[in-house]
Amino acid sequence: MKTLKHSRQRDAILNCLMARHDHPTADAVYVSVREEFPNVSLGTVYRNLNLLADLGEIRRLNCGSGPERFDGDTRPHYHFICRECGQVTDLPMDVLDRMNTEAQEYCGGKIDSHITYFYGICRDCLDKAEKHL
Amino acid sequence: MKTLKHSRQRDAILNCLMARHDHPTADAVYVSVREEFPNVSLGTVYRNLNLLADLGEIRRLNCGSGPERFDGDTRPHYHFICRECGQVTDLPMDVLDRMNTEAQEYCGGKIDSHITYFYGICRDCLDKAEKHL
DNA sequence: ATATAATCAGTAATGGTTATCATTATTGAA
DNA sequence: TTCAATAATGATAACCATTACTGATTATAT
Repeated sequence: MKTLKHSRQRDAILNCLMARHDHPTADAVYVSVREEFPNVSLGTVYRNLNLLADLGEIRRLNCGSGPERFDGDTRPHYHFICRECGQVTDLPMDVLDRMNTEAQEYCGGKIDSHITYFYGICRDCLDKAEKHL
Repeated sequence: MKTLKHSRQRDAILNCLMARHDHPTADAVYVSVREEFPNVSLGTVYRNLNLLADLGEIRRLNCGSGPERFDGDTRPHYHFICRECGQVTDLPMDVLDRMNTEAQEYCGGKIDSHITYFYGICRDCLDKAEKHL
């Protein structure tokens, strides 16, 4: 079997994701980790992000377009994406687990989870738009 | 201004998407359209899929991983993705528009829509698994 | 018919991600 | 504390989906 070995780079990558809540892309994590490890490789960042996601310590986000994003918060929760600035924020509302059982009625198979992204315009962009009227 | 010109290739691409309900990738559409237009270009397929999506005549799907998929049914509806075989199917259940207003309470901005993907194992894959026990 | 501009096929370029490989770091046992 | 075994790294090449470019073709309005 394959045993996991400790690595300082992986720690830094995980710490980075736990510390920030803006759901960064692999490249943004790369920039961040380079402050501590100036010659970390982008491949290392990708490799560890995938490893951590497979281990269930972080989550992958596919917000509809653009590169993949990552989330250090693995508790089930919803996200809001601003059509204007593209920023991705957490929505502290309860996840509707009963949607799974409801959906299961219609599909014949077994449903264990769902992912929901909400779209619209964030507060900041609304304010900006109002100023320019 | 830019006026839209009729094109037989675009027709074929749209027809392909209206005819099938498996949410094909651009490449799958390409293969399909080649039966009628043997030397259609993949670039033409992409260009028209994007054009049709921007016009609102088809929808883009980002099902979490792998290439983008397209849907000829533009009415709001949910999708189910099988973790085993990857197939994407429609769920004929009502879309919960009130989730938007509920979510809006938590985000400060303005929410106009949401996208939900359900995950699990489809009927076919469940049956196959049962046979191999 | 002709002019104009959208569309095309073919192909090169791009961007995000993964694979390869020689070197380095971590770990458990001698 | 060494040492061997092997996981992880940095650097770079390869990969794949998608987009951009180009000169030829086709649809439409006059």
